[in-house]
Amino acid sequence: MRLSHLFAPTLRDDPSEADVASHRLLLRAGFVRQLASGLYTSLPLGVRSMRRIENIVREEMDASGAQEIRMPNLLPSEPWKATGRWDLYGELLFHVIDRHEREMVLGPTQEEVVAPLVASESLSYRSLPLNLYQVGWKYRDEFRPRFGLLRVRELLMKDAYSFDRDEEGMRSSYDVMLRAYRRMYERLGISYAVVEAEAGQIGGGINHEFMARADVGEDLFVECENADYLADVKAARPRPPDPIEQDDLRPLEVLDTPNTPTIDALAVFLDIAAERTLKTILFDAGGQTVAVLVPGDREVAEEKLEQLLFPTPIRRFEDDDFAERGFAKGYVGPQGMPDDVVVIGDHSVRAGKDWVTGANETDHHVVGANTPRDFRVDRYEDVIEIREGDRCPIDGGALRIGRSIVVAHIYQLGTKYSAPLKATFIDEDGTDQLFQMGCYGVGISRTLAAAAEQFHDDAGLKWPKVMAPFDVVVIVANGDDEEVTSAAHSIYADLVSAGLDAVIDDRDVAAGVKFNDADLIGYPVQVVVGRRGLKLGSVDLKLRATGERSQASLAGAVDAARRLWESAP
RNA sequence: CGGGACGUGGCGCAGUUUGGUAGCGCGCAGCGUUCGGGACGCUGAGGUCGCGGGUUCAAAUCCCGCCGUCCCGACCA
Repeated sequence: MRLSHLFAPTLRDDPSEADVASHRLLLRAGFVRQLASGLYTSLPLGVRSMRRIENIVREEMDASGAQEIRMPNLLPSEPWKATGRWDLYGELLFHVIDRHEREMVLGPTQEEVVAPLVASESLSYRSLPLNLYQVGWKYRDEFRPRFGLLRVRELLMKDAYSFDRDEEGMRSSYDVMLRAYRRMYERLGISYAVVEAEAGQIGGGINHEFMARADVGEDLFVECENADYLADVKAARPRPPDPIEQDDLRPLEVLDTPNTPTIDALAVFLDIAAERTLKTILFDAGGQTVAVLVPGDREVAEEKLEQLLFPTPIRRFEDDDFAERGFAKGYVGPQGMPDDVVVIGDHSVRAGKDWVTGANETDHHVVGANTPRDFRVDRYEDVIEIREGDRCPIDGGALRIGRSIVVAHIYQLGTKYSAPLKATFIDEDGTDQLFQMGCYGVGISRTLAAAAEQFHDDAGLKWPKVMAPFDVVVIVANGDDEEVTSAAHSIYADLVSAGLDAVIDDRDVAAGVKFNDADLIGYPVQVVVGRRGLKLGSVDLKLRATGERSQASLAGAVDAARRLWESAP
């Protein structure tokens, strides 16, 4: 490829709309252009890099026994209503109306396509397990697209779906995918972590996220200072603090605390630390009232509570609920909870005593609330939102919170989709059985952006070689010199023959521009052919990753470039 | 959806306060000189100043409405 004819317009200045590094550099280096908020056109360089990622993903999928298919993106709405995701996704789902006034959706993921597809073939248990995947566009009407390619409305994703006879089979298919995904990200060279995660709108049980570390990441994960523990903040379970002896207790005493419906106001009014107070958060769980107790400086992790009470849906009390069920909003305490209220205490509640908490009467709190003397706790669970400094569940070390970009997510789905969609196979005994499903997604475009976040410097991108748009660039340093030009073209041709994906910068611009663009675009290896070197019969080479420069003879240029490329990260 | 900022040739910006013939740098085209880390000179092309209304003799500039882009947030006992 000749750079003089490649559609790769580089920008000298940072585009004004780009804030984060990956966005800025992918625009500047000519990989993408923006069409509208959250929508990008991939230019030739972008297509090349993404295709390389795709191909690694395909190789690992194929090697794992998965089979590539291609599904439509414009989808009928009925299956989405059947699975409940029409409502669950809500505004996130792009809706389309066809000329016959039929409601369609643009697929945000394709369980609703692949499950009916497989179901319609009356498969025998003998043909399982089955794993089908595709690489395609996904549509999500994001609340706020941002950070360039990191959160977009149209994204390139590899999505795979496994179908098994039973749970054991599903788990085994899941493990195969987990291993394939690890190999993918090892090969891609991205610094990543696999964490236990929360299921979100895809749902199901066990699931893992592949997180690429990045300062701009929207997703938080926790990491222990010394043990090998990683988890999504929403799923992380800290080691509970040690319970303390519940003795030497002070008596329960009611205090006048006017206008203190919040912990902050209460702490200020009484001049005490927020952690001395006990919060009682009320939920409705299918008609049942659930009271959750956490120290005043902590928050309830609703996802954890949801999981705890699954499949009963939970909902935090709204204003009306307090009045209807006889609670004093802002002054709720656990004392004298009616028997039909389930009281769940976070483990951390056992590490405190003589609590300051609501008196169940407006403008009043109590001090010296203790269990079981003054209130009961039906069960102790982990229902707290994690915080920096909480203790690691493995070795008790301090947990710290890091930012990351979720680049892949895999799920065990069970029958969550096969049941509502009646996706069955014929079992050994001739009966119809529901598939046990798993689903496995890789954000291709996001992986590219995450890599750009991890691999760049002031001069530009520094791609790992497996996802660089080209392996090597041949820079013609003196375009006016016939000898230089012909030597460069000859080296370029030999590089191509040697199997390297090469590009020659034959543009009629100053050498400095070529050097800067080469650094900006991030070709792993640069070969510079110029008058200065040719006089000595040599060419110069540069490894972008390290900036390390070397020389080679004209005759040895191709071999040297090849070796340098092989040594590149 | 709430808050904030911005919208002027392809890119980055000035001009708006105080209305009076639309500018600068880069890029682009032509010619010449240059030629190993973003060269120089000369010439030139390219803009309904986001869109629509209004005020005015006159609007990029003032007023009203809309659209778009980016950033922050959407939460509590």
